[in-house]
Amino acid sequence: MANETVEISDLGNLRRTHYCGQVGLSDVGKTVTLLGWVNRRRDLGELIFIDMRDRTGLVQVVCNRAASAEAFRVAEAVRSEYVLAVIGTVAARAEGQINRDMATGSIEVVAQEIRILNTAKTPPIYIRDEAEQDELLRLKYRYLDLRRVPMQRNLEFHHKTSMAVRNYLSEQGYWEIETPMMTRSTPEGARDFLVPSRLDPGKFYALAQSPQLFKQLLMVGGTDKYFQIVRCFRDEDLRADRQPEFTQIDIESSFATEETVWELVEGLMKRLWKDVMNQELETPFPRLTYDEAMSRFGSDKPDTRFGMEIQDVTPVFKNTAFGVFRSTVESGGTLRAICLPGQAGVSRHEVDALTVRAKTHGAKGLVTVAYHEGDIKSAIKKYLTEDEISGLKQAVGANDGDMVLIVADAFETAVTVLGRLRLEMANKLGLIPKDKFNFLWITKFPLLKRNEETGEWEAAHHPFTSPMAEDALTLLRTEAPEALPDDVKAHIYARMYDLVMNGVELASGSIRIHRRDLQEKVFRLLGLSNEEARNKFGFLLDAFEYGAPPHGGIAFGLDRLVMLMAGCDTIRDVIAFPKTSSGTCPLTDAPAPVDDKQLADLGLARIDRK
RNA sequence: GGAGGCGUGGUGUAGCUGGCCUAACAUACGUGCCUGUCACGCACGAGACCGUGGGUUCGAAUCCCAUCGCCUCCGCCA
Repeated sequence: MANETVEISDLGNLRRTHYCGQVGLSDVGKTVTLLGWVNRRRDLGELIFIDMRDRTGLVQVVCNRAASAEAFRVAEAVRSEYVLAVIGTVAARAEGQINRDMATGSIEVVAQEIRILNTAKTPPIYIRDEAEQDELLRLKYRYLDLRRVPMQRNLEFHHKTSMAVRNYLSEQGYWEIETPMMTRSTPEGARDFLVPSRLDPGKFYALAQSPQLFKQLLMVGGTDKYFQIVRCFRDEDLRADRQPEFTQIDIESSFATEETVWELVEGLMKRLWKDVMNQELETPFPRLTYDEAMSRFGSDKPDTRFGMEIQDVTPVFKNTAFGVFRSTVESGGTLRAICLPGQAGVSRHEVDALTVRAKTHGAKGLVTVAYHEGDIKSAIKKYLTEDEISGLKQAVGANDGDMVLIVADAFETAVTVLGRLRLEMANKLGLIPKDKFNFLWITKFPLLKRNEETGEWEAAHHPFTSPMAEDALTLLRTEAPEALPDDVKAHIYARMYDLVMNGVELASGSIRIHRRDLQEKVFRLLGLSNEEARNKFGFLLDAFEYGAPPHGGIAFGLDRLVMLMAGCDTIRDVIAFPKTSSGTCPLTDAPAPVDDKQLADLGLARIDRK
């Protein structure tokens, strides 16, 4: 409880001479002025210690009557989290009094004068402990949470990363240029946050999901090399690593090729790791095509910190007596497997649990084969020949004591199910080294992917991604791209690339389309008629007719990058004021209702949804 | 939209196979004592209608139903 009788002083013209964490042995004898918070107070009666904190750390202040009776009197009233100005002299601590766990533990500040600049109620969260706190409370009292050491560290990390990005890209000739946050809603992509127009009631701006179109127009505008650290907005459900507003490092360059973008980004990562993490990164990063990533890892963002790769075991079972395997292959499916090291001994119960996991991921079932003391344990043992048993063992590189998981299904399902089990099991078995940063490029994505719900073909990345050169030629020659058969559409590849680290998509980019004719063909491929395309993207198509240079770029999720660098489990820990997973802000209570007057000004009326 | 986990003094937890709970422990907080502490120590004290609503029961923190909030995952996120 704040003590109402405590006398609060003015800062006056006091200036800080030192930050708490930066007072050292070289300052002994000096008079210093410290400004900060009370981390902890230890009252020994006629001797009071105050650990004072600012964003640099802690320093011990000693108060006794001999040094200053007045300062001692004030120190008796001081409590945790009070804001203080302390004027004192730096003294070296006697040998037995040195605290080696404290950065400033070899000195202390003897208080000559203490001013209480403000009092504080007992905080609802522990500020000085690093222990986990209830996150809802942390968000409600974010201004207190931010005083904690880990949060200060994360914010500093975020700042240093932004600065390194700006310095590096500026040195490489990139200009930071701002683009509108309020723009027009575009049909593709995520749900938009809408902003009603007061001057033109009934019409809406959309908060930009990314500066994609504007940065392409900047290229047409001759700015050549552009970047921006920019807030983006997407109205979709949240996750530990997803917020409705988040920050991108957006980069675009004229006359870019894949190689020039990759080189730039590798240099950027090298710089970040050096400046922020103080580590050397090996470049260039490994590259993997999308198809290869899918078949080896069952994911377009593989975690390569550990093995357990997916193997094709279809050949092993080409003459199988097991009906499910046989019918799967006959209907065009495939048999894929991963090997769980040392898991042959797991219980029946755990095998059942694995099967349940496989089914929730979309598999029809899961076959396990445990290699145990020269024999095998498997529900399909009676169907297996000696050749199949040893062939499987060899194909997946299993040893005695290992357990093999097999999924029989269409390629896509088989590999994604195993890809997920691979991650889950590696996590569970502790096979993922936590100190590694494994970067890799995923390249040559399909241009289109089928929407499972509507059955329609959509852009895998966005509609402005250039197809590979040969596919572009084919498209330009095709009168009606929308009428191409599905198997042709599925095999059009894009000049697109993702930067992946430790199983997380860090950045995504592409070489863009810069010709009106090709862009129109791709729009039609996506089911947009020429008229619809003109209606929605006419300004872009027009721009392409006035000498648009070839161009391409990439965009990073900055918060996600900082999260990984700082070793955090959630993006919320590196954002000063994040939202909860239901999109609310417990601190400000946003979103909140508005007055009818405000709605009327905007030409809006409330309707009940139930 | 779906699945799972959690919700008990300021905070973190225990209790949750119903009665011993008039709710325990730690910490924080308040008061007092203490001149070398640094997670200071010691003593005393205040502080919770157990997320909310309903039900079962002689009796509910505990069992059931509903609901709200937070977290994680799936869907979704060009």
